[in-house]
Amino acid sequence: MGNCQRCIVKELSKLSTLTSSQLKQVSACKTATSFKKGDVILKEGSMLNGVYCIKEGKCKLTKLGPNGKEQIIKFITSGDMLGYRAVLGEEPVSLSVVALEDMAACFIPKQDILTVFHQNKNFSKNLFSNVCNELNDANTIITNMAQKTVRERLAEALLFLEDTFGHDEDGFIDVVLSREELSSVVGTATESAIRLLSEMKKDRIISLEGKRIKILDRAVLKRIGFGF
Amino acid sequence: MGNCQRCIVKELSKLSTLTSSQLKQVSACKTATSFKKGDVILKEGSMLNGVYCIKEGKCKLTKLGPNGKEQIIKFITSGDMLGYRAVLGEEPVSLSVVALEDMAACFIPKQDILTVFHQNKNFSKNLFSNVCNELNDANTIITNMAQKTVRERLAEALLFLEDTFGHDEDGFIDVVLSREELSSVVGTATESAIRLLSEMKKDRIISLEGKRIKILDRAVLKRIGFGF
DNA sequence: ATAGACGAATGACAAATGTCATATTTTTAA
DNA sequence: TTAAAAATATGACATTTGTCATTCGTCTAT
Repeated sequence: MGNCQRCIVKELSKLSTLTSSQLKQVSACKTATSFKKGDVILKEGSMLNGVYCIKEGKCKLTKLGPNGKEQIIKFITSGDMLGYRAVLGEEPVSLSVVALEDMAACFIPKQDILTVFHQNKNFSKNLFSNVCNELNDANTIITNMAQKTVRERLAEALLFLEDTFGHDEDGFIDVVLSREELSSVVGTATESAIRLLSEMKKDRIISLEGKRIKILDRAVLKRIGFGF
Repeated sequence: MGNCQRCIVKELSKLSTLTSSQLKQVSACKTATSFKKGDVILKEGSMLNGVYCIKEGKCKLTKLGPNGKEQIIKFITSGDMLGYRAVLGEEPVSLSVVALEDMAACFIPKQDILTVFHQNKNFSKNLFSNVCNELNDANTIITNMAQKTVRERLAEALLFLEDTFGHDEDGFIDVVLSREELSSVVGTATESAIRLLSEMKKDRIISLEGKRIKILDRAVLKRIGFGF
């Protein structure tokens, strides 16, 4: 089994405030887990008795919409911690988490993470500011959803995805999303997203190869998405 | 000058975890302030050296959109605390706050609220869970913005406003918003909101009298807004 | 290898929404 | 009080976006 001192300190930039002995403690009680692409790691509404630290892989955080349609709220990758809000607040999980590819994670039981939370002020402070940042992000998304067109949001989403996941060796955005998932990020009908992608392809702003998307003209995309 | 023991305990349901002596301490250093309708209490991006506790009045929390258009994110009334995220995180204020009517508030300097925050675990815990709730609300709004039609969101907004502010003696929703503000809540063009209001009036779902809105048929409105 | 299933793409169309112009009403300020 | 300004309301229209139907392509399981 791995060692948190190496893993967490190296990877959890924002959550790397544990002391050496705390790390050892957490390391001792964690359980390494893996998930396959498509696995539901957390389910909206369920209770949780520990948190997950993501070592490897990408996942989407989703919320069920009014008509049972999933809304993608956020993406998570290596270094992030999942489920701490539910554990600390003793509340049901607020978002489902689904693996977008095979993943490696560590499960840390509730008791142990709570202990660290109460012992280490920096750790709790970090979690607090993490939630605050998420809230700021969410407010920005609300504003964009309310005020931008689908086309603008799609352009922004593509830039965001590239920014978040980088590109593979061929220059394609390094995350595989179905058109349906992409349209859920943007907040539009699947056909609309497809149509706009085709247009952008025709205009040589992006190129498409199966599900993979490559940004060809970043400047134009920025102009569409941000107006400059 | 007022007394926090009476004011906070009575009004700040969620923030009423201070001990008697802490209340006295806070009480001693607070400053009573008042705002006129339209006053900007906090400005997005500015720094803050203390928090406000709202004693009386309603305000809107807004964010500047991509084209300089204001987006209403949230409303606040008596009992809520403003600015604590900025103060605790030592960050710029993330949302502007504007008085919707004349208001009474208390200003508590940074130092003093920080002291309480560090002394009183329940207080800090409450603030944490408050941010978590706001985040959950925000995620719900994102989902609705992405998946509901303008008509559905308007219906929902009217029910929300009545739920939040109650009604006056004549049965009208007890908050005065311009059509522009209402459309900002809904996330649509002002004309669209006006048109839909007119339709709902024609269908006898609501009645309009100047800016004031009365819900006539709650059941239909719920069906429109929530699908049942 | 092939049928079946699923996702992607596209056309055709309808519906929703935004924009602009203008009239009407209300509010504000001199 | 009255003129000007602002907000509300409405019509006309363009554009965006969603829905449904269909085709095409790819993946998968047998």
